[in-house]
Amino acid sequence: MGRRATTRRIGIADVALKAGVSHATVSRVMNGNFTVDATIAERVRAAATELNYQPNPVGRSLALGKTDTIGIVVPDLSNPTFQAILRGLSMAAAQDGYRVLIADSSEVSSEEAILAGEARRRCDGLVLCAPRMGDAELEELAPSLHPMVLINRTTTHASVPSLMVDYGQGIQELAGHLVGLGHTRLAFLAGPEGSASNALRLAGLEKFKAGHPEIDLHMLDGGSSFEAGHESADAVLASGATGILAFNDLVAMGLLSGLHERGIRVPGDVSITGFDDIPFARYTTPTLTTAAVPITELGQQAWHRMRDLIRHVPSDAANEGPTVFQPQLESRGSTGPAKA
Amino acid sequence: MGRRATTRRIGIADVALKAGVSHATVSRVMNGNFTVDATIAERVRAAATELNYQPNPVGRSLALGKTDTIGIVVPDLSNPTFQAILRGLSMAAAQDGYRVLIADSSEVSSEEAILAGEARRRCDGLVLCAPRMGDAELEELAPSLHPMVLINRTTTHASVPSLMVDYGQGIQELAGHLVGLGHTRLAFLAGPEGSASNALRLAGLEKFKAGHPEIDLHMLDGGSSFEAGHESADAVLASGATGILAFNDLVAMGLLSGLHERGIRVPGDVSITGFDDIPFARYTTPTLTTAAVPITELGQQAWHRMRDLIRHVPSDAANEGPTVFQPQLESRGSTGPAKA
DNA sequence: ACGCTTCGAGAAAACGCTTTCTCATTATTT
DNA sequence: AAATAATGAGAAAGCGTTTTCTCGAAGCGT
Repeated sequence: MGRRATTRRIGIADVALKAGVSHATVSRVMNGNFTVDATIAERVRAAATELNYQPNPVGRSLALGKTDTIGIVVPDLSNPTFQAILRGLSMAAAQDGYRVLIADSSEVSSEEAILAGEARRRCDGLVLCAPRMGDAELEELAPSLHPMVLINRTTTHASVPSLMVDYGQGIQELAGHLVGLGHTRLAFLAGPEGSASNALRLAGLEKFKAGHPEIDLHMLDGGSSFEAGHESADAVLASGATGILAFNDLVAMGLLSGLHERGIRVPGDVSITGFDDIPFARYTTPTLTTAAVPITELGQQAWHRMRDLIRHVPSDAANEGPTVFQPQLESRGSTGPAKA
Repeated sequence: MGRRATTRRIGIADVALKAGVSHATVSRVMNGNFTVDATIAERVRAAATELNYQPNPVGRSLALGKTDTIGIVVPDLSNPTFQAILRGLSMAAAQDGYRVLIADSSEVSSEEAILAGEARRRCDGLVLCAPRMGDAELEELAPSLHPMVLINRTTTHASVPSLMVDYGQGIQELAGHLVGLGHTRLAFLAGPEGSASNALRLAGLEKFKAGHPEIDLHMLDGGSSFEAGHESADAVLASGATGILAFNDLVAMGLLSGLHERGIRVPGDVSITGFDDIPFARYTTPTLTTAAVPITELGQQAWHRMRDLIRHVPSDAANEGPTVFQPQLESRGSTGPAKA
């Protein structure tokens, strides 16, 4: 059993001894149970503050069967999108006295399942951002992870709320925006292979192509990072496209920088759009046209769904189907009329 | 006691029953204790996998007196600096099988102490970023938080490692860089009042002034955010300074954007420096001259110090005094020769 | 074949708390 | 004043593990 050494933290027994009552009574007082006589309660409180007693959360968790902690699995903590989700989640959860435990899967899809399980066992619930996990695996894992909230994924299990961003719609709006400016040769700088949100964008673009047969749309391999955007500058130029749809803001910024180095003018020569509207998007030069996703709010929503799950609130609103966030077009400086 | 309802998670007792042994034996097998007969061990393992048994971490924590989790208190999760520390910490800790619990004090100094205590009790150790907490309070709190690692703070307690960034040195280098470019009228866009790292910068600048009496150095109120930098554009112009030392990269970027809007050329008219070298610093236009702080590495180091504390390694290296990280001048595009 | 050690596994205590059960007091009713 | 109800606090049973204690059953030497 536990570590025997050192000076042992002060526990409920010490307080009980000092106040001349039983542990049970101390517990009752600490938890605001009013069946304790006022004078005794006071004596206990005095002893507690004097000894600076703080209940051990682990013991408490074991007895109560809850940890007041939720876990979140993210694929990459260096990505501003997940940072924002984490922040929204953490702040909202803190409001209700919950803490958050983080697990970064480092974009390794095989880690996602393991981390999710581990985090879930330590917590009262799990928020899962697992863009790489296979559908089948997710489907199979879901029940064992309940209560769980999914971000940008769905399952058939009705008890698993999903928060989705309509990337398909957003990318179509961006493409439409470019076409509206007279661009006829577009290129999409794709995200990571097998990323669920990338697939949504691709689907959106297919739809767009169907509706705009006159538009020339190139598909370029990319990634999700700054560096990816930076490195694809040459490929973008080679494509001859004048309107570039970057996978996200990060990629767009990298591209912006790469083109700047090559003396290409944005939006004079080429127009660029991002996706997400990360905080930096409005401070690049030129400022970045993008599809704004209320991402911090999404994190916050994730907590609210989780809270309802934990409290067994009968999922008032969106019971069936995921909650969908519609990206909003933010027209800024990086897009302009196509060259005549 | 615990929630009685539902289908109860499967525990060690179920495995014991199924394998026809005692819980003790199951525990032994699960923990690789070789005093168990091989055939029995195999039977237990079979039962465990068949039932998909996963030990309850809370029970485990209680018995073992450790949680395999460390906490981190940050003042603002939306600040890239703390995001990077968190990331470095989390990744490094994960390598050793530890998780991290986050607590965001939202820049409220009174919250810092409370959150720190709560987080610490749930975890095996605490990494504390508390730029606002008073020295006296920190000093008093420190022992009760052990094992703890401090970021950008120190205490007199020898058992509390500190990781410090030498902001004083860094800001002097930046100032020297500007002076070397011919600037004689500088301005410092200060950070939040009462921020410890801001105080270090101020001290550095005092030293700088002493060594360069010919230089005119304005002090301007600022903040630590993008917006703060953006809003101080007018104040900067009014100061007449041509070399601006922004509190950090965020502020510098905000200022860059504010000046851009006013048609001021950087570095043609005004030179700007940041601090931290956040990832975006190399992708602004112009790219940002800054003092690079190996911030992710700092998070990583924080874990290593913590690990030594937890394992009772006799603090091999830097026993006395804090570990100091020297910022490195990154000369980029936002600084140039002063106008003739 | 008997006593000695070694091995292996079950019983039980411990970790620190919450909560049910139980029973002694005191207050209320007839 | 006796019977009954209400109150308040201690004893003890969990929560799910790990680990010490203990003891029966082998293994071994003489």
